[in-house]
Amino acid sequence: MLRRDYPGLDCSVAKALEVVGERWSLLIVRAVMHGNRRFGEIQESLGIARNVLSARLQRLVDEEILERRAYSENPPRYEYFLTQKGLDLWPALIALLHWGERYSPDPDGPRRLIVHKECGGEVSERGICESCGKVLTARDAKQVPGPGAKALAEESAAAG
Amino acid sequence: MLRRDYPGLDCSVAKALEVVGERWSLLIVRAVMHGNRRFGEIQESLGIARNVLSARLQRLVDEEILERRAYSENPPRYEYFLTQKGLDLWPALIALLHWGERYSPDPDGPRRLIVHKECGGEVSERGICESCGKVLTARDAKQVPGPGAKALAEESAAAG
DNA sequence: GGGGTTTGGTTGCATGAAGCAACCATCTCT
DNA sequence: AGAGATGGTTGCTTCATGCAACCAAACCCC
Repeated sequence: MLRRDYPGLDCSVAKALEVVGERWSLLIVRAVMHGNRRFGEIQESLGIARNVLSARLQRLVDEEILERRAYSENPPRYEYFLTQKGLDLWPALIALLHWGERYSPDPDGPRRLIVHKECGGEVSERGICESCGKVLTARDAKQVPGPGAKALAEESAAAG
Repeated sequence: MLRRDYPGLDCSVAKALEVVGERWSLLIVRAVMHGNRRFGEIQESLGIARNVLSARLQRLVDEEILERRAYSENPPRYEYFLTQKGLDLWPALIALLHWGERYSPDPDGPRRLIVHKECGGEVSERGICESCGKVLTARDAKQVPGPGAKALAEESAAAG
C-alpha cells in the first residue's frame, strides 16, 4: 500500500487495511502463524525482498501485531512472535484462505488443511470446527498437510 | 499491490490477495456492498483517484468479482454489482471490520453496525447473528447507523 | 440552439513503494 | 585465519499510485 492511509474513510475495514493492507503484511502474519519466526525463514518462505521485509517487520512491531524477542545477545539475533492483536487476525486470514481455495482451487485439493487441535475437525470459513462446532481462535488450530501436498512431497523436502 | 502476484507461494491466502490484495480493491468491494454502484458514487465515497478506480473496476470485473451492467445505453452508463464471488468476500470483510473496530475503536462507538436483516441482531466477527445464532451471508445482513453516527450527523449530511 | 452540467471515464506527469543485488557486521566452525 | 550463517542496510531501478486536466455524449435551461 502506498500512502497506506485512507483519509476520511469512516470505515473500520479501512482502518484495518491501513495497518495490514500493505502488500505482504498479511502474508508475513500468516508466515509467523505458521511457525516462521526468524528473518531468514520468513524471507525464504515468502520470497519477499529483504529490505521490504525489514520495513514490514518494523511496522508490524510498531503496530504491536508482532513482538520481537532476542534469542541471542551477542550477535543480536531476533525472533518474531504474534501478539494477541496479531493472533486476532486469524479469522480474517481463515476467511481469505477459504475464499482463495474456493475460487482458485489447487488441482489435487488443498495442500494444507487447518484443523482443530483438540478434535482434528476441519476449520470452516468462519473459523468454526466442523466436527465439534466450537468457535476457534488461532491457538486452537494447526496446519496439517492436505491431499494436495502428496504431489509435492519432493518439493516440500527441499523447501521446508 | 505492485506486481500483485506472489510467485511460488503455495498458499490460498496469497491467491486471494493476488486478486483482492491491491490497495483499494477490498474497499471498492465494500463500497459496492454498501450500495454504491456507480463510478462517481464509489469514487466519492472512497476518495480514490479516478484512474486507479477505473483500473480496479476493470480488474474486479475481469476477476468476476464485480459485474458491470448498463443502465443507460445512449450515453453509455454503467453500474457495478457484486457477483457471488464478490459476495463471498463478506466473511473476510466482516472479520477485518471487527478487527479494525477492536483495535482502532471510534471514540463514540462504531459509526455503523452490521445487523441481521431478519431479526436485527448484531453480526459477530464470524458473520454469525448474535441474536438468533444463524450463520449469515452478505445477503442476510445490512448496515445501520451505530452509536458513533450521531456525532457526525452534520458531516453525514454534507458528505452523503 | 448554444452554454453549462452530469456522468464515466482517459491521459500526462510527479511521487513513492517494491524488487534486486551488493554490501556490512558479528559470531561460529574448522 | 578464512568461510559460512544470520540479520540486516544501501542504492538504484521499476512500476503503482495520486492529482489535475482533458474528453465525449447526453441532458437541462433559457
